[in-house]
Order: sequence, then C-alpha cells, then structure tokens
Amino acid sequence: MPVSLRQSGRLLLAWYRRNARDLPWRRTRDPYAVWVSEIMLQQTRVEAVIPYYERFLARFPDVKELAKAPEAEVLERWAGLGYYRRARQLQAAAKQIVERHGGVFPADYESIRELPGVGEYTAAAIAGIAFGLTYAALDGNVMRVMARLHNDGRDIGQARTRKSMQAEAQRWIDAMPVADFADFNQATIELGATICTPRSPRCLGCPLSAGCLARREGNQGSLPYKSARQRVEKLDMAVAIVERRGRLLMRQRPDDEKLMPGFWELPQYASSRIDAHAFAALGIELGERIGAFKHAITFRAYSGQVYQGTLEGERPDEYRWIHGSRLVL
DNA sequence: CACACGTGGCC
DNA sequence: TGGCCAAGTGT
Repeated sequence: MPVSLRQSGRLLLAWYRRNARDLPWRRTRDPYAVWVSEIMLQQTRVEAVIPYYERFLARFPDVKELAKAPEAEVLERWAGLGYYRRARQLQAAAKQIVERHGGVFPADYESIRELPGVGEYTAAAIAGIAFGLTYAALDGNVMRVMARLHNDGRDIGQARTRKSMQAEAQRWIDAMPVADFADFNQATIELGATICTPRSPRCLGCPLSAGCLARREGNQGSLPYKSARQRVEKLDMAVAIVERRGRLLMRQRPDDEKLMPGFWELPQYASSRIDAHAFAALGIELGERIGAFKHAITFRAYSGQVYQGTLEGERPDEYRWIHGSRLVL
C-alpha cells in the first residue's frame, strides 16, 4: 500500500527530530548564518565545512562585516574549501544586501534568489530554514530519496526529471502543517545524507522503508539513475619555477580565456610529453625536477611535473615578476 | 545544455 | 590506486 504524502512526511519529521545531527548552523535561524552554511555546503561535505563555517562566522559575524571586509581576507578564510567563486559571490551578495536592503537579510524568496551565488536550491533552503517559507529545496539528497521512494529510474541529470521531482517535492512539503515547514527540507536532506546514502543505503534504519518502492523491488542500490559521465581525459603538463631575488616569473591568464580566466600561473606547457622547446621559446632553460602534482577538474586529469627553471635574458612580454609574499597558498 | 569550478573520502 | 562521488550555480 502506498503511504500518503502527509503520513510519510510525519514519519520523516519524527525521525528527523530524534536523529538530526547537532551541526553548528542548526543552532541558529539567523538568515545570514544559514546562508553562509548553505553556500559552503554546495558540493562540499559537512565534515569539511564545519571548521570553515566556525572561522568564517567568527571573523565575519554579520552581513555588514562581510560586505566591508577586504576581498583578500574573505578568500583567506575560504582557502582550502574549493570553488572560490563562491567566496567572491558571497561578498558581492553581502554588498547587494547592504545596498538594496539596508543591510537586513531579505525575507522573501525572490530577493534571496537574486543574490549572486544563490540558485533555486539555496534560495529554497534559506527561505525554509530562516523564514519558514514553503519552497521545496531539491538537492542531490532529495532527488535520491525521491527516486528510491518512487522507484523512479529517470535520469536525474536531465532537466525535465529535476523539474518533475521539484514539483513532487513541492507537493510533499505543501501537504505538511505550517509549523513543520522550517524543518521539512532539512529532514529529507538529512535522510539522504545519513540513511538513504548513495552506496549501501541503511534501509533498516529508514522511517520510510515501508513505503519505499525501490526497496520493495530491490533497486535501492542502483537508483537514482545518472547517465554515464564523459570519459576522463588524461593530460601531462610541466611547470617551471623561475625565481629571481625572491620573485617568481608568472603570467595572468587573459580575461577571455575559457579556463581559469584572470588567474595567475607559472610558465607551463601541457602535452602528451614534456616539451623543453616550449620553455625554450620563452627563454627558459629547464633544470632539476623538484616536484609533481595531480589536478582533476570535470573530465580532465592533469599529471604535472615541476622543474627548476632559469630565464636567459629578458622576461617575455606577458610575464611579470611576482614576489613570493603575494602568493596565497 | 554542457561544461567549469576544488577538495577530500571511499572502495 | 584511480575513478567516482558530495548539501549547486553561472554561463
């Protein structure tokens, strides 16, 4: 027998109230703090976020402090978390809140959604947690829970699947009593994060297992379906450390570069083999190999070698000497 | 729509 | 150990 939306929602909420992890951002409904946590949690694990969240809130306790801080300091507190555009957009949004809303965090979905870095998911999450508004927050966890609950084999990479699941999630939250709105999104997410996990779901501890169609069919391990990702392309590259009086030879990538526009980089060359000629063209002679690194992004995996380099003659036009103290590692 | 964007954990 | 993934957004 299928379980009603309201009934499964009740079971889920009761489970959540007994089993929710005690996370720092759950101790507040301050929209600023909720917002910072949601941005940090995008594509990032809870355990990784916690120390960053604590340090960030200690240094920037409210919208105004964040808005007026030097960008370098914001990035410094973010260093190591990844997706650095999030940090820049967070501050841009703080400035937007100061300018358009007098420094008071906006309390309506549309204004929240207009903040840079805040998409559909994040706007719904903030609106629900901080303001008790009924917007279904659809993230990877919720899609997994729903796909399994309905034994839904559609590709969750497809926009139309997400749109349909968004509507289902909305019907679910709309079926709940007003008092439960603030917790409901989080309850589904928490279930996905701790019970209805991507691998080896713990169905025995799941409050929804009785009504879960995937479990009935034995499909819980193979849902949700995601179409195959593009094959990873492996690339070799080499970079040269060219040092002169404590400064490094670097160039800033043009703003119209497709990959990493505006980023500073060391003299480098990417190919299927190390090509000393590419460095020679810059007047750089390669010396001893002093290190190696790996870096993967989307479907490219770089394997890099680091060489000591010497510049013969003048620096190439595009390059500048950058003092080591200006590098944030 | 496909792709860029980081990092660490897991098997 | 390398491939895959994890609380998305912007272009």
